[in-house]
Amino acid sequence: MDIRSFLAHTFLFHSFTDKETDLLTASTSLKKVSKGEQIFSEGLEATAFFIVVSGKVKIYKLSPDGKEYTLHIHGPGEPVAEAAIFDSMTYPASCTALEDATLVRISREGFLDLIKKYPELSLKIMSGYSKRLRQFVAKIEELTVKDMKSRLARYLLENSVVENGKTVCHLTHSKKELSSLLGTIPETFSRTLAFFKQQKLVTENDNTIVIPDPKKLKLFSD
Amino acid sequence: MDIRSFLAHTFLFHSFTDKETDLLTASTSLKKVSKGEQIFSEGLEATAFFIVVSGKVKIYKLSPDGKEYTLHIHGPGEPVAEAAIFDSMTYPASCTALEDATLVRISREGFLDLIKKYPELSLKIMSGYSKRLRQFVAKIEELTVKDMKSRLARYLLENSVVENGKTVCHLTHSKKELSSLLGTIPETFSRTLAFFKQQKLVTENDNTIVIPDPKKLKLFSD
DNA sequence: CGTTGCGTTGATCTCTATCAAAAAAGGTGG
DNA sequence: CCACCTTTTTTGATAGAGATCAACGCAACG
Repeated sequence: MDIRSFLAHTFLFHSFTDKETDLLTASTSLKKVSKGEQIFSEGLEATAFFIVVSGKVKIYKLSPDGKEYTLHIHGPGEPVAEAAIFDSMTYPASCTALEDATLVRISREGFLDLIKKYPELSLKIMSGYSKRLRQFVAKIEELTVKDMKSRLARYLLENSVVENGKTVCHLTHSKKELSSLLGTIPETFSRTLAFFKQQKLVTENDNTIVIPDPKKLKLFSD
Repeated sequence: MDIRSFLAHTFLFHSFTDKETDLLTASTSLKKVSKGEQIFSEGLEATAFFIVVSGKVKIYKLSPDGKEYTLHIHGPGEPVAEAAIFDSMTYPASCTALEDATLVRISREGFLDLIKKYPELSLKIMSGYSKRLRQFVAKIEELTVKDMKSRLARYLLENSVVENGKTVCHLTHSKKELSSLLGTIPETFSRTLAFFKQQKLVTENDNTIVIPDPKKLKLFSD
């Protein structure tokens, strides 16, 4: 695994230039942990933060009476404990691996030096955060607009292309998976698609949906 | 009210020197709004962000069919829309005052200049981003759990504190607002809470929910 | 062939939004 | 303090969307 190219694709650092990514990579190392292994503990000095490459880690706190509370579970691509680096000196919670995992470790000092030296970097990181937040807002919107017909219509239109004059959507996933992606179950998916077919809004041929009149279908997407 | 001294005590700026605070204050102005008044709207150019001085504001989105759902409620000391000013230039959601409120308005330009000059400031902003991101993840998890009883039970438990031996949840928002935050309408909220009361899982006194047996209530949160 | 998994169709049931209206809680002005 | 009005909260009845349960056709595959 190449740390450099991994970092270049994380949401935090994706807009870094090659040179900036090089500089950042210099402050990193790879950490492999086995299931159950401790990554850091509450109260210890926060000397680094991490980005999960593979596996899953759990952030938890111990209550006074010794019980543990899971705060978060982080998977591939997600930064871990970066808030501790940004605003305090100690880890506010503990972290262990839920499965065998590998992480990129980014040292606090190296990271802070970099930011102080190249203030544009922090703008890029913030922009990354900002985009990520917008994605989440969009996702929340999807979930709150809960009508199946809208969701399916929107999906078909957003994933359609024009091929020799016809608007078509190639279904790249099985219908079972699609149902799940759209937040429903296969039965409901099937019925909704059947409804569109019956209304002559779409026709289906060999896993390809043809949309004769996109504008008409669009009426259903809200 | 003195903007300068208020800013000096906010989370974002409390570690500023007097001189830095002066510079910042130069880019700000005070904005007073009455209950219900619009502060900014989705899609408009993000020319500034705000910090709540007093009152409460709500961040929300309108779905295509005109219904609104609340993303956040912000109170005194909290920054609002600071995420919007780094990338796409437009507000991703709208904001109105829930009560008469006063805000400090900080212009985008002035603030960006300041960040370039004082990189430590960006660390604080990034820390805020990181926390906000977690809130969204939690919110999405909330919404995908589609049963109202689970959502309310989870909310009550997550916002409860132990006071002289009793687990209680102080409702800090009106029930109408709470409904919106939980992704439902007041009627359903009221009924669900009534159900919990009838099952003796909770009692209510003056906007405070008492949870006699948190474990029992927890059974409903999944 | 039988088995297994996917996709479709049908019947039913649960949850919750909607519509309607009453009750409770806050103001506001006299 | 009271009458009046507005807003919030609660309760009731209804309807619609979608999940659930069940069954069947169909293709892939050993």
